[in-house]
Formats: sequence, C-alpha cells, structure tokens
Amino acid sequence: MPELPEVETVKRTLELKLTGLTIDSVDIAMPKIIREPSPQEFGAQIKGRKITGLGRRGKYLLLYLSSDKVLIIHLRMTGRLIYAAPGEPLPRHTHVIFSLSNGNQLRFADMRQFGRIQLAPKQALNQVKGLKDLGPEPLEKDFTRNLLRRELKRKRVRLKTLLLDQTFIAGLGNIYADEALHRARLHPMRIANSLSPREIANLYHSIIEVLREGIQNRGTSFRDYVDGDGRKGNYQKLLRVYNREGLPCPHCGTTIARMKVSGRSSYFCPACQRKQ
DNA sequence: CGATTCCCCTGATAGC
DNA sequence: TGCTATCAGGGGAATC
Repeated sequence: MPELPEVETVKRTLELKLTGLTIDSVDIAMPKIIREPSPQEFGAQIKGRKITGLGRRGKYLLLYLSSDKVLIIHLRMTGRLIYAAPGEPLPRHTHVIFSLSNGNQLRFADMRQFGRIQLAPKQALNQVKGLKDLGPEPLEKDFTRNLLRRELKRKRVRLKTLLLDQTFIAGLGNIYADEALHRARLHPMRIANSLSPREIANLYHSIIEVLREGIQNRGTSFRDYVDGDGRKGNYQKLLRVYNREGLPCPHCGTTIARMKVSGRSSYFCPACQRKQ
C-alpha cells in the first residue's frame, strides 16, 4: 500500500526521468480513473504541456506542468506509476498511458481500480478535495511536538484511528501507523488525550523515525508496491509488527497479536504495547 | 459537526 | 480438485 515513504520513493525515481519532458498525448482506457475534468477535457488540457517538476503532499503525487497546471495522482491501494519504453510489455490493469516527448511512456496501472488522477490549476491546489484538508507533513518543520501534543489533547479517539486520519497527519497508512505505535510502545486502542508528555514525545519521534527508515529503504513492498522503475522496496524486511501476527516481537520475543481497530487490522506486541 | 459505517474492486487464501 | 465465501484497505459518501 503506497503510503508516504512509497509515494516519496516513486517521486524520487520519476523526477529525474520526467522533468523537462513534454506530454504528447494521453490514452485513457478506464475513464473513471480520471476524477476531473472529463476524460476528453483532460486529454486536451494536458497535451503539449511540459513536466516542470515533481512534488508530494501526504500520499498524493504531484506533477507540476507548464502553464501552471498540476497533475494530481493518488495510488490508493494497488496503483502503480511506471516509466517504460513503449516496446515493453503492457502489464494487466494498465488504465492510463502518457506518451512522452522522448518516446517513452508513463503508465498508470491499478489492479483494484481505486487510484485516481486529477488535473487542476496550480493556484487551486488547496481547494482540491482530499488535498485541502490534509494535516501537517510529518517530515516537515510544521510538524512539531507541540502541535502533536495540542492536537492529541483535543481528541478522544483511539490512537490508531487518529494516525490513519489524513486530516490529522498526512501520509501515514496502516503499515507505518502500526510500526510507529510499536516503536513508541503505545497500544493502538489508547485514547488520544490520555497520553503523558513522555508518551507524546515517544510517538512524535517514532512517527518521524519509521517514515525516514521507510524512505531510506525505498518503501515497503508488502504486496503490490513498486517504484517508478517497477522495482520493489526493502522495508518489508525490517517491519517489526505489521503483517507479523504469530511471529515474535523483535524487541521482547512475545507473540505479535492482531486486532481490528475501526475496521482496520492492527498488529501490535501485547507486552511492549500495553493497554493500561 | 464529529464519529462511524458502507462501499468501491480484484486477487489471494481459507473453508468445505 | 474445484467451487464459494471472506478478507485486504484508502478515502469519499452516506448516515448516525
């Protein structure tokens, strides 16, 4: 599942290749992937625009285009964005193909068809649904310990639920939320406003740590994720709790458990992460 | 308004 | 062996 570190890795693998190229044409095999504008309009507007740079906000990948347009891409669960030569075999579930001025292609494939692509004017970025309500970027300066403390105090929801809430913090998904909670030794069911200052500090540093490690290891390829070159990440080898039910906790050896928290699987160590 | 539930979708896996 | 049921989950919409 592409979360912040995976989207950041895709961004880094693609920006060297895409920056400076022009999009000659777009082939849309599955119209519903294009959220806005209409597929015809989308194709017309994007044609001939130059890719001036790449960006990321939360789990959204941003392709900045000439004439102040931005291509907004969300991979959701199984989306893939891959740079390839036209001669390379077209994988199943390839829904959108951007033909580039150097003869190569940028391909969007998505088995479960949850991913979305949208085109918006640059100045309207902060009005785009999903983007406009995003919380702070956890690896940027605006995410401070004080901010986390202030926001936690206001909330009576479970920690796991809160970490997955993109309006609270942008970019965490199920994998890195579980890993951050384990590292901070906090139970996923703990209520947000019950944390001590020490626990808040632990959570703060843990969130930043797991995301940085994820990026350093080129993301987690638990199932479908690959980067812009189609290569898998390495962080799945270093996960301590996620998808490790029944296996020993790397810290204490206790068997890792799994429970549902607001509809999502949560993996945790019952010894390291006590409920209290 | 904030919190919760449902739904989209296909492939892997469990169960019979 | 082969079929069906269940699960996985990000985020938007609907509902409480």
